[in-house]
Amino acid sequence: MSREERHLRADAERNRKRLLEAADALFRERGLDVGVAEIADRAGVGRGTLFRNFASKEDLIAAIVVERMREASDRGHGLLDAPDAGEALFDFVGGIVCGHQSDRALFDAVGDTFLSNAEIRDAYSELVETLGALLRRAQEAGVVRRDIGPVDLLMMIKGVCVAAMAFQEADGDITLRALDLVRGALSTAASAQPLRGRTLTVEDLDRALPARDHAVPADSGTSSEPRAVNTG
Amino acid sequence: MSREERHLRADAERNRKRLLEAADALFRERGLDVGVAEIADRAGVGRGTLFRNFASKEDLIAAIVVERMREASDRGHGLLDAPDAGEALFDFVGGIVCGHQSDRALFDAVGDTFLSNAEIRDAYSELVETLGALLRRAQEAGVVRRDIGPVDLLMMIKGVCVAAMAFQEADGDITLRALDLVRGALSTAASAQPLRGRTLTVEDLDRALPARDHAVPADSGTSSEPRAVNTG
DNA sequence: ACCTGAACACCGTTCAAGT
DNA sequence: ACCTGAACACCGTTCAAGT
Repeated sequence: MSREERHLRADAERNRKRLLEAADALFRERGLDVGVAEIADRAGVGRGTLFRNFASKEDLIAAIVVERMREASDRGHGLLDAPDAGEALFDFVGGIVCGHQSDRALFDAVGDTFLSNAEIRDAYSELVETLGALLRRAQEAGVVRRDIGPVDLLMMIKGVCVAAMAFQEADGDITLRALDLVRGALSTAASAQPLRGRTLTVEDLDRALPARDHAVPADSGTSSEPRAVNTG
Repeated sequence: MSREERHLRADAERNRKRLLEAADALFRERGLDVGVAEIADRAGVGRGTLFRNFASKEDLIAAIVVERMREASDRGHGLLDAPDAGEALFDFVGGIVCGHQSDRALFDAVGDTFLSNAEIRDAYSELVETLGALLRRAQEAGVVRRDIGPVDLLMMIKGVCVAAMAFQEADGDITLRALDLVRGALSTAASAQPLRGRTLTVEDLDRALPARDHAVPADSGTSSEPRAVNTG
């Protein structure tokens, strides 16, 4: 029952991969409102196959978003031994923001609703930890104020992504400017006045957003087989 | 032809008002995905009447968003003669953020797509001007860094709204904390390093987001009467 | 064990008929 | 001049039939 190693038939495996590629390409080009019919067509499979692999269109989107988050975490790990702790942190942050700008799927999906998906939450937790490690290094190097945590920073990053997306047509440099504002907000110089509230932990988020996974209806055991296995 | 004083029949006027009220209430309670059928039912009119007053569901949402923006501008004007320029500015900003949190319609609508609506853009321009006046006062009082403009600030506010909406369930104080971070970012102390790029003006935004109003199809002149007049 | 496409449900929008 | 609700179009999802 390990959720990683359930092996599919060869053609099924290939169909799943094709669906992800097709959806990824179409979402990037035209946003999240491309129809499932077109995605299935581009993948060369029937509509039903899409829903056999992903319980809903939302789950398909989630699978792609999880992939992006994992990639971001990996990049973050690679920056942990960079010589300049401050630059490493802001390189990482800049990369996340740029990724959102070129990928509407990732951008559109980062809303409240999607955090209820269990896999996204796992990937998000991982991202918070990675960012926390980079942040701590920058704080120990004395370039970032010490009274903030990774969730505070993600909060501001998310804001920058939204703003940059809205205004990037008006001025391509707007993202750099927004990042500079964040950088200023994080600087030790800005910490003259203390912040209200406290920094949130991953556990806080888990507690606030109860997983809806175990809430399966009682009759679901009667079906011979689960439909959307969501491996990988 | 003045777009304000086209007078409707008494029952039509009343229906329009009822539709706005019904939509407003339902959007607040359950978000923007409530159906038009339910809105029309609650307003006590047929579905067709909704589309006679508003060309599309999106236009109905836009009408409500415009109302909110106008209200915010009015509040801002009222703060222009407050004794403490810094407090006035941050009161105003805090009010905008809180409004977004209690009104999902307003929140959800503040995306790139909606700025293409002509009325929303007018209201937005007005908001930028009001915020600019409050900002200038705070800058002259020496409490806010001088190298930013109202669009920069709106950019950060929008970010705070998104973040606050996402995390408010985890911690009710998160909004206060986010506002403190913005306050820190705007402080003269944070301006040690200069910002890249330049501050955007309303004209920049207008240029970047071409209005789609005059792009009516050629055959639209044949209809005896425009359908959605969108007065008010 | 998996694939397929016709059929279903849902929702925004239109329009012929009514007053 | 405006209202109405049946009808249409579109899209996510399901399922009986196929291999």
